[in-house]
Amino acid sequence: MKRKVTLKQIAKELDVSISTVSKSLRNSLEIGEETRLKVQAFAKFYNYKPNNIALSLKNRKTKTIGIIIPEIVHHFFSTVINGIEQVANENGYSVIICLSDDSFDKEVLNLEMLANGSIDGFIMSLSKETQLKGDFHHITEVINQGMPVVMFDRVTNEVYCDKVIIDDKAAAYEAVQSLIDKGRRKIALVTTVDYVSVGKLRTDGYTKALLDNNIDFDENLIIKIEDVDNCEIIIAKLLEDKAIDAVFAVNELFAVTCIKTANKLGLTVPKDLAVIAFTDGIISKYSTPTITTVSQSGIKMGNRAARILINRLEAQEEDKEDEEENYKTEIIETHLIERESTN
Amino acid sequence: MKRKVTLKQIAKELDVSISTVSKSLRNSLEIGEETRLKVQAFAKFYNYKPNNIALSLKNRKTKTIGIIIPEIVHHFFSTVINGIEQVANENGYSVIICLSDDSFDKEVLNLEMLANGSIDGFIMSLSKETQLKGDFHHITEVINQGMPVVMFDRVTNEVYCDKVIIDDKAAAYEAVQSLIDKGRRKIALVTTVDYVSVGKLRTDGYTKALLDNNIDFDENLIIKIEDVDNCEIIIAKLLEDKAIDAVFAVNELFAVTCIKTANKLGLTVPKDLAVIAFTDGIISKYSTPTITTVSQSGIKMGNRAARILINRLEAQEEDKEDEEENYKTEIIETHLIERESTN
DNA sequence: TGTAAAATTATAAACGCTCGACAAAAGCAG
DNA sequence: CTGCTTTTGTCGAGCGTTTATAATTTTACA
Repeated sequence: MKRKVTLKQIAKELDVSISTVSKSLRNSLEIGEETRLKVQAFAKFYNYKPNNIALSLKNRKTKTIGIIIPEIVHHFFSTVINGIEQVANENGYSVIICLSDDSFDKEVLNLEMLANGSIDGFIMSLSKETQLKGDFHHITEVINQGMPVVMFDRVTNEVYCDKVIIDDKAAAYEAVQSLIDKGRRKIALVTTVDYVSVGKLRTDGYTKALLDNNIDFDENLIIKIEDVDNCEIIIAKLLEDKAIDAVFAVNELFAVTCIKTANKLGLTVPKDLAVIAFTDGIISKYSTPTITTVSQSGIKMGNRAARILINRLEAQEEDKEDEEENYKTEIIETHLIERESTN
Repeated sequence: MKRKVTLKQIAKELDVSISTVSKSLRNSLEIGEETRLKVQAFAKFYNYKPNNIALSLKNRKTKTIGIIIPEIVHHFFSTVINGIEQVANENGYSVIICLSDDSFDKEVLNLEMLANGSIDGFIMSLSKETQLKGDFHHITEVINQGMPVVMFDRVTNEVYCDKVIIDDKAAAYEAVQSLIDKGRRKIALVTTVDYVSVGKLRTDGYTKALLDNNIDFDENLIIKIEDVDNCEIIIAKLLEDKAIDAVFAVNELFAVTCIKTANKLGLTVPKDLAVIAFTDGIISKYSTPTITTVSQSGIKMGNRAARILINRLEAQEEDKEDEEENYKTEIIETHLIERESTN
């Protein structure tokens, strides 16, 4: 077992100083050609690679991006990671990922752990608990320490930083409008609990679309689901009692559950019931019938978030303490992907 | 903006030496109580937290696990990550994730990048290209440098290290046997190209089950799919020409495509065609009909892999250069989850 | 041949932290 | 008051780099 070789070892072996070795490897002209080549050959032979940790300490930057998300077994979030990783990789950054499991405490812990030098900046999406609590001091704190943070999807406007989101309200509006255009009038909304920011916004879009079309807004047509696994009964109740002709679901799982429940009740999708869902996950494409969705491009979102963060990091580097800030919120465009569940 | 405070700053502020501060914070008895408390109070006030990078450099370990996987937008892999993260977190480790995109070169690059001090050990699953190429020198090299590697799922026995896998052959056997038990005789296999290790093993299990039951093995019933997106034609051909009564698919996507294709051809699942898939992903649970699967618990796999790696890291710590090795390969048990696609 | 200039290499500090070795001060016995 | 032990604190090396500065050697030219 040959352990990794260090500058020091090379120096000793070649009987020169450490700095000579260092400079030779960086091809400094300060070092005579003979020595330079000798050192380079030796280093190559022993497969010398500088130690990242030492470099990080010296340069005071790690070339690593910290990602904190609620969960990873989740099509949208993993897609965003994919998008982040692409851009990060292209720019020589690594990503270190922490999961909050939608817990406030874990989010805080992860944030603190990474903030102590492990990374150069954060990309994060808030945990449910954090959104419920409305406590963001852990985030403002790291920002105050000069660490850039980019939030995506589940954001809050109580924190000043760059953000990447989709226009949830407009997208929901568009989706509902498309249902109305197809002649549906009794449209239910199947959403999450209110404190999740995106859920709230999508509800707003839904409501607005109804009002703009002079359709009575009936609060009973909105159901808020806390736990996907036990929502069939509630959905069944909705379908049976309310004689609705369309469902707008804020995610795939809700949508597919609606379809299944409808089938059980003898309803045909899309004939009796049209269904649109948010999130362009994999289920929509493969369910029967396939589901019309509002696409949120996770890849694009990840790309943008990473781009913004890296730009800020590089800017920081140049004009040191310029501190212009001027945070921006980027909106990723969405579009409706028409599939079988709306005819 | 208050930058993070260091020992040095505290020392200067309090007019004591750096080591006094360091020792005070670690509650060393070498330092008198008065000073100790004073320093601790001051540090607390300024929210001092030791710099991870400096600690890593000093201790020559990072408390970070490197994960290299082919893709992340993939139910199984993200589940494994989840499993790894759980155990890692409980033991004070972070995870840094790199994606190989099934490319050999990216795998090598990622490996080299992380191996230079960024992490203490690897958990990885081979890229398709690596398996095709059969070149594993990049992996043996990091192992030789004393860095523990745990491979999972897509492994190779050309590398000596710990491994966590499922018994793909046995699991496939069991699945096919269950089809046979239900009276199906003409069972097709929808699989990937051969060089993916798990694909090969699952084929072996399929073949063996047929032979053990004296069912003629017909090579034409095996179709190898390279690209999920364009496989419908091939599958349609299989269903039309061969009059099969069951399909064993090596993943969900193949399975759900089979079902959809069958429906289009007027076949009913499970009546006319029984379907079993490998992988307990999310589609199987939500497709119509729901799909019987061979569950591979990604969580468990991740848990085990992390456990093994961490054990090795801690052992390494204790008896330094014991080098006993005795690598083990752990098998994660699978079981059949019966759903609607097999009656 | 002497010496300034140029070329080459070495020294040391710094990044932030830990820890063994050592020093200063204080306490105490003889 | 001397000498020894304790208590309390400081020094300095080291982890692996980079880089400014210092030191040395070569070269070149008067």
